[in-house]
Amino acid sequence: MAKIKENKQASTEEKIKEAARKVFTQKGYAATRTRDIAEEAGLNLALLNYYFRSKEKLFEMIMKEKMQQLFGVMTHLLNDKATTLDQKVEQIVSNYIDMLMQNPDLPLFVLSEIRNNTGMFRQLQVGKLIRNSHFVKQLKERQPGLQPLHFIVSMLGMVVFPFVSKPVFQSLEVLSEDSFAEMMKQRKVLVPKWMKAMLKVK
Amino acid sequence: MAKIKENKQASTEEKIKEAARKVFTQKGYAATRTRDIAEEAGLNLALLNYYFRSKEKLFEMIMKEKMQQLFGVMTHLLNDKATTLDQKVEQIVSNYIDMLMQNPDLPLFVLSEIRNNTGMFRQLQVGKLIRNSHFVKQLKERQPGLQPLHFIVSMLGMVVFPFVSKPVFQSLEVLSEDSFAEMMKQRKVLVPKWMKAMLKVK
DNA sequence: TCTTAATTTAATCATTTGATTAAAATATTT
DNA sequence: AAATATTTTAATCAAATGATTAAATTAAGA
Repeated sequence: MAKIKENKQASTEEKIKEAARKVFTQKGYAATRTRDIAEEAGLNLALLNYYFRSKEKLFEMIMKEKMQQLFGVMTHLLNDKATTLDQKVEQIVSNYIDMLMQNPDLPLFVLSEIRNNTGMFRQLQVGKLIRNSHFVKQLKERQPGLQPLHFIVSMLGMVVFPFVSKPVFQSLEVLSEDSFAEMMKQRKVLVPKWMKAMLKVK
Repeated sequence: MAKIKENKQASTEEKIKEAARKVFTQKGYAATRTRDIAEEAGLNLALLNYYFRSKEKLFEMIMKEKMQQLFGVMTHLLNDKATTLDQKVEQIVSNYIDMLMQNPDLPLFVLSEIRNNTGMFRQLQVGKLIRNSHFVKQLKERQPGLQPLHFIVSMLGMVVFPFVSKPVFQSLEVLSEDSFAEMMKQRKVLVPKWMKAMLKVK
């Protein structure tokens, strides 16, 4: 019996997954053809169904990865007992921007796909994790009058929305690729300052 | 020759358009089947190709409508010489939230579709309109150190991102439908205050 | 009421697309 | 090198899907 060639198998399997990541995140599930993925990977179509049972199975695997990527940035920072609220904000903002600069299609991909499949997130325990987090506790102390969700949505919006809306502003010719990178670099400093100022309001 | 029955024609055509609006904005172009639209409209499939030449033509019509809807809220307010900067922010935020409460799927729809078709916005002269706006002029006076785009992206992010991310937060069970409506009502007041505070930073 | 034009439908086509299969090629073990 | 298992491919299938067509139905005007 021939041993499974771990190297080559991993390489081929990884080629498919990498191609799937690229095509799925760029075009979304419905607009993606399994043939697109095969071509992107430089492989024949049948291989996708040999390695993965179906388009859907392949998609689910990529989706899990991407959701992990999207939430992983934040989850452990939220419960760091050693940092102040302001430090947490700085770290979350900075980490998110770094990660999203490497994965600019990630937010729109996840946000688009979840709209058709709300159940996808159920398994994740991120909701509970957020509600019970040290971060939320600190927020309530600092500004008892403000619902934590308002603050979280605003913070994430300031970080994520630029990536989601980038194609629009580029089409409107008010934003180039270079100036986008520069803008996001500035936002690492600006957003934490702004969030501090917002917490002082009223 | 029978006169065209304006009433019935308009009614049927409008039924198709209304169904197309609903299905396209909910599921996106690629995931939408022309049969879905026909069924939603309570009509036979062939009628879609009788009234509109193709799925794509029908989509383009809806898309133009939706882009108009998305930008129309803002464009005239930007150049109102009679209002202060703070008043403009209040009005834009308030109008956007009202409009989006009626069309919650609108932002994700437009943002998703433009990623595959950047050319779609080229025709719109919104970019120039923004750059030359009274609003931008007022921003530069108030805070010469801050790029107007930073401010605009933040303001729109605070308003639009909640709608885009609503399915995520609902899945995470940190947000119900009712509390979302309440949250957006509060945001009409909060966001302008926050934007004022942000302009004072540094 | 009869004729004519507009409207609607059922049936069908051609293409796309996800998936399978059987054979060929490649690699591994002995 | 021979035998065996794994990997890859070309060819093909069945279902889904956008679109068309020709016939049936409905409405309007004379």
